[in-house]
Amino acid sequence: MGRAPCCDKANVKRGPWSAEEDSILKNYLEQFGNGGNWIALPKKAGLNRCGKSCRLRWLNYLRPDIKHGGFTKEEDTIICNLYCTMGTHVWSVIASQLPGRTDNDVKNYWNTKLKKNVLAGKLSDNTQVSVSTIPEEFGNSSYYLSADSAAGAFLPYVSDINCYYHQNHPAPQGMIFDPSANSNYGNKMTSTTQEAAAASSLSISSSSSTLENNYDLRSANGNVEDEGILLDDFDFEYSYELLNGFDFEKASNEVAQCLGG
DNA sequence: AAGGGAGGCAACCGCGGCTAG
DNA sequence: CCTAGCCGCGGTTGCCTCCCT
Repeated sequence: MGRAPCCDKANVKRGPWSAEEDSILKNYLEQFGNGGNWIALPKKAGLNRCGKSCRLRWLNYLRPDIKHGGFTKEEDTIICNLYCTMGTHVWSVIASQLPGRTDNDVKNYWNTKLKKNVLAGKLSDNTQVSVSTIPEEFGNSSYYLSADSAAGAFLPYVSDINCYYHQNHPAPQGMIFDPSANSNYGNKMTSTTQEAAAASSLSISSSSSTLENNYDLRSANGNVEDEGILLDDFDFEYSYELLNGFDFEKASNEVAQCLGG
């Protein structure tokens, strides 16, 4: 036996909301709230709509704190970060990190714009990414990818496709992995992920453990010399050509597969 | 100027989780 | 414990607008 419908679909209005309906719903909710029952609300408010439709209209459009209009680069960065560390099933968590944005907004924005930009490698106008071998004194055959802070949108993309690192691989000699560093990009990511996970009652998945591979490069006096993601050859499944030339096309294809594209 | 395609976004659908009875 | 009903969510659809040919 299937679930009983929440309303009589044949006898409720569907499709776009009129200004009058918006006004009725907004006025009612501002005055009385939803009373903990969306299903009963339309009848009380005098609307010939499904309760779920009322809820959606309010949450996605009528709420006073909703932010309409284009997304900022900072918002792009947050969406990319969280999407690539937590995946597709947490739009609401991602939206919770963006004041005034709804899960529907974020989802639409990702599906129509951001995802294409990511796949095209067009993440940020001023993204500067370089790959170099780590100086020998820091360890052999390891690669260090650095990016400026404006390239935040790029970093999770990298960590997403390179999710094969050995979690317990020690930092190379001469490098100090400092998980308590305030300015550590990796820590910012970890913190955000933890908060998001806590907000959604999710446990942090194993994929987020790749964040442990974000390193600060520190000199002996403890100053941060650089920060980025350590790419180790131990469990790395991509060729060194990819790293040295950073083959965006190939990487994009990998991500496209990951995204089911 | 007109038609077709693409993009953007609001809205709907249906499922899983939760909870009250 | 079981069931029914509601809520919240992600996936999907369909309409409207804009742009290109």
